[in-house]
Amino acid sequence: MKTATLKIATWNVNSVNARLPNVLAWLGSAAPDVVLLQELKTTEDKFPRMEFSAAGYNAEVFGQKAWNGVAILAKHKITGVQAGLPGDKSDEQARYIEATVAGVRVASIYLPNGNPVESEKYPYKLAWMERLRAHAATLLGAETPFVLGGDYNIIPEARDCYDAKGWADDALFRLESRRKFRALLNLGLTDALRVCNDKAAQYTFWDYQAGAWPQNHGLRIDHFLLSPQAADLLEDCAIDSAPRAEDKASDHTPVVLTLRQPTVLHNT
DNA sequence: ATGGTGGTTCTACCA
Repeated sequence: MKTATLKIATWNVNSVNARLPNVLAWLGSAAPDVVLLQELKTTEDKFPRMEFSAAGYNAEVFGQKAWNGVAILAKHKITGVQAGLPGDKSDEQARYIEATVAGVRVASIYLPNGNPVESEKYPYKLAWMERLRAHAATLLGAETPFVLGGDYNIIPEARDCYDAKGWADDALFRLESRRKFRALLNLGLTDALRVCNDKAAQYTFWDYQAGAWPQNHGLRIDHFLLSPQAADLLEDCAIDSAPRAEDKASDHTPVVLTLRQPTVLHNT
């Protein structure tokens, strides 16, 4: 008997409206059950809800004019939606949405970039990461499967960057930033890609500039972090780089996580 | 190469 699986994708689309044909085409071929979107660059009222509905997906959206914006698409019912990362009521940036789908708590994360490091953006990034750590610690208390997926704007290790020396002082790769990411792992979360693929140069982002894509000058900055209960369900995690080669591509490409369906306890 | 590209919005800002 084949075990039922849940296929969850994360994709920073760099404007959901500009990218709609690419996203719909990929949904049709890859057929994920759940999709975590980042960088919608639009408000909820301008989100292409009808088009996703026609493709078979429900949507929960936390949008913002021009920048940021995150969403959760799912073929299943989406419940218990929480928009915004707890810990700072003054934070107006739409970078976090969390909900329950098919028995799994999922979050779509658009972690701040943090550059330039001399600006107020860098301490905002570090503080946001501390809030994420605190919230993940709270979620762990439930001892249930959860998946934190998205654009973390963090290069975890040198092998995740085409030019580690050149990126040493960037907000995506500074030791201080990576220590904050390491703190998430130290809670007991699992970087799903690295369970399934130990090779260097497994990239999820290639800049539009300077021929980064044709030269494979990429970064691995889009990640799935799993709770122990979700890690126990892990079947596969892989980067699908094909969408990056398409016309009008996002600068990020999807990462796809496959979990065995959580066991539903019932009387026999 | 103090460049390069692309999205939002309309003049820079963000990545």
